[in-house]
Amino acid sequence: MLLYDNSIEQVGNDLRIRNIGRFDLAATLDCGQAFRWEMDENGKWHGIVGNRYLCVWQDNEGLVLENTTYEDYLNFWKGYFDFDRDYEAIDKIISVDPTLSKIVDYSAGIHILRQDPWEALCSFIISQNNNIPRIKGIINRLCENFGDKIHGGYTFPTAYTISQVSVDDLAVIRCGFRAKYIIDAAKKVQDGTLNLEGMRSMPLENALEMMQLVRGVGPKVANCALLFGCSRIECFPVDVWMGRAMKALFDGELPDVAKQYAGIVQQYIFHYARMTKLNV
DNA sequence: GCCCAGGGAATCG
DNA sequence: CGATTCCATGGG
Repeated sequence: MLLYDNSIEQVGNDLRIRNIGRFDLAATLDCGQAFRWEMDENGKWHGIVGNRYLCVWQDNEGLVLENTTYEDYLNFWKGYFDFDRDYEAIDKIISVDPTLSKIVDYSAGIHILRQDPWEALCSFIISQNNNIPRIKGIINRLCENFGDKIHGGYTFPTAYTISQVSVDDLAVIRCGFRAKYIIDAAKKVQDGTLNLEGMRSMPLENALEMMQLVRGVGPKVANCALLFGCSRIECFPVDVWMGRAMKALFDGELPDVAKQYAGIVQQYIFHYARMTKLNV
């Protein structure tokens, strides 16, 4: 599904987007890839990306982006929500495998968000040996204490800011043993040891190796940071959920048709496994 | 109290 | 090599 200009209409201060295909806003924002979106009692989602606050919701006509111009959408939100990618085509390709077809039926509509690479790296360091509610709490405290206050909340602190703090300074966010890892990551981003922008295009093996120069970053966090932060959709993070799911569903090996889109498939399977608790 | 959580490093054998 | 064990913290 690709969006064209004629699907989009300015309604007052809001932007209405129609013809969004199977896109599922709630599943996309709440499938464990991003930790800073919250839904209110009206089903509207609130989040801060970079220095932008957005309120967005989905209804039977499509999406509404509150207080957003067409230009904001084209310059930023379209890319963030990955509306440039043809998910329907990908879903069709991988559905030749019967098991994947079942998972696509369940999980189609999830997009891989194009997040900021530093935020993704930092967030998935915090995720290690942790659960999603607590990850969100830690990240909220990180932003409230070290980010900038803007309309709607706080920005995610920059790598520079975190490179200047101590483990004791981070005690307020209660992230435990991960504090030293976050600071090491920030310093290595700041001094150029980690070239996050370069990792969008360099050979994957080199990018994985570079990510793992950070203390506390192993294969899983490196793959997550590259998938969610650097748009490397061929990355395939394997956590405890995925390990169980892969064994149960595919006897451990992803079908060849899916390997090119491993990151997207991974998110589909993660969602499927988490929602069904893997009663296959 | 015990267990586990979108892991990884250190320390074994 | 593979397999334990520890790491902080908090919720079930």
